[in-house]
Amino acid sequence: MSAREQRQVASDAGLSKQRVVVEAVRLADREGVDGLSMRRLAGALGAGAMSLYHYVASKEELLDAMIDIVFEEIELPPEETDWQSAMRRRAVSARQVLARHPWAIGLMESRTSPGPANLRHREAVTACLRRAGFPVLMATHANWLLDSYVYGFALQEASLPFDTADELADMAEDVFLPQLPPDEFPYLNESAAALVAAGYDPAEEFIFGLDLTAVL
Amino acid sequence: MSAREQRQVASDAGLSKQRVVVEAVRLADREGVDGLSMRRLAGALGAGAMSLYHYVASKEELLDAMIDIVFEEIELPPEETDWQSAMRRRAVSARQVLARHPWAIGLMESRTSPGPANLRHREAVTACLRRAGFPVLMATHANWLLDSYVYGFALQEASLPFDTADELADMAEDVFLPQLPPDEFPYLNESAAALVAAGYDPAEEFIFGLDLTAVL
DNA sequence: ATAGTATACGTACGGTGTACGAGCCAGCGA
DNA sequence: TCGCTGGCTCGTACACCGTACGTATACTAT
Repeated sequence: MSAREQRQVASDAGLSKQRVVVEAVRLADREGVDGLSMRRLAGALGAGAMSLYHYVASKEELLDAMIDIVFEEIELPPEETDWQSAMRRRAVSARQVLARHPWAIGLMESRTSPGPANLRHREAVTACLRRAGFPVLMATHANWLLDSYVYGFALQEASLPFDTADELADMAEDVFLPQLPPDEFPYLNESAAALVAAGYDPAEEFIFGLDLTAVL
Repeated sequence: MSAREQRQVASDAGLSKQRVVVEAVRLADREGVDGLSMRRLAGALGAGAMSLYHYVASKEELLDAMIDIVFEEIELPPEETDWQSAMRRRAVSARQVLARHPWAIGLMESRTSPGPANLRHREAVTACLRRAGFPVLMATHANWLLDSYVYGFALQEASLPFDTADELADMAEDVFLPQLPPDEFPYLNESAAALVAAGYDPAEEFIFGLDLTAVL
């Protein structure tokens, strides 16, 4: 049995850039971006650390490719509907995807050159707006505004220390409120109580803000 | 001359948590968050690496403290004006501060427990909205929406590979356009050209989107 | 003088990204 | 069939990272 066949037993297939990057995304989803090291990634692929460098020039490039995979998962604005619904759909999809890969939003700050999926995405969004009659500069304004909202929302969502309404209730009682003396933070106390009482659903919250964004 | 006095010659003052964190912010501003290591930070302070741990329990805590310093720099909503102007002022200030410390936005994703300045800030904003007559839940909605826009805008701004309109023009010609075949990306080409022609000012762009945010 | 505490740091350990070069092997021209 | 080449894999090594641990010094209170 050759060494290559042994590897295939261990990892189900030969390496490839695709496989490396996909596994990296999976690892980051599971353990966070700090838990993603070349050695651990190689281990997950049943390979030696240095083998990865045949498919990826550096860890930087790997991170870039991971981000581009995330963009690939976001739905493009559908062409068959009016532009408002199209923008909505892709915004909702973007939030879902970014919530699935919370590490991605934190990576974007440091990665300045967009990958191909990112470019395709931007092109599709701009096309949708332009075809709906937006003047060129107005289309870029709308793009900035919508992306700002989506990214910012995802960022806040990622930094929430709870995932469900129940967890929120628990943490509010055990962690937040003890930190918030009512005389110093009366309004935050009030808000926390109201939030716990009303329940909190990020998807709803997202739609609410989206509706208040005047472009749509 | 005592060891302490020698250190003071090298670094102008004894250590303190304040001094450590402030210098860390300065270092991150200058070299990016990846260039911030405990050893380099200690070097900048004229101290040994392990001395820092007397003022900071871990690098994580240092990063938390750095973010809180950033929040400290953001103007609180002024109390003497109407709530719209107050929200605007603090949003504009937040963008400026986050543009000054681009690393901060990328750190927020991973840091889940807000520091004291952050809390004070949120309290002040919520107070402003509540006193203006917002119902409790509406105030948190408005908070989410505005923060989303501000953070998302800052994130996009941080990931721009240029700082001035001139740099934009240069990079568009030398870097972007060659990457964007006009037949594949017609609308992005159009946008790039229009942007270069019109010039680009993030502060203006920010205000434009802020105006379209229906809460205000 | 003595004890205790606050401050500073040297050393060392296990981790990181990755440069370098050696090995393996399929495929191919002779 | 031989030998070579080029793609692929990986072991080793280096510089750097965060930080556990122990120690040295200076200052304060007794």
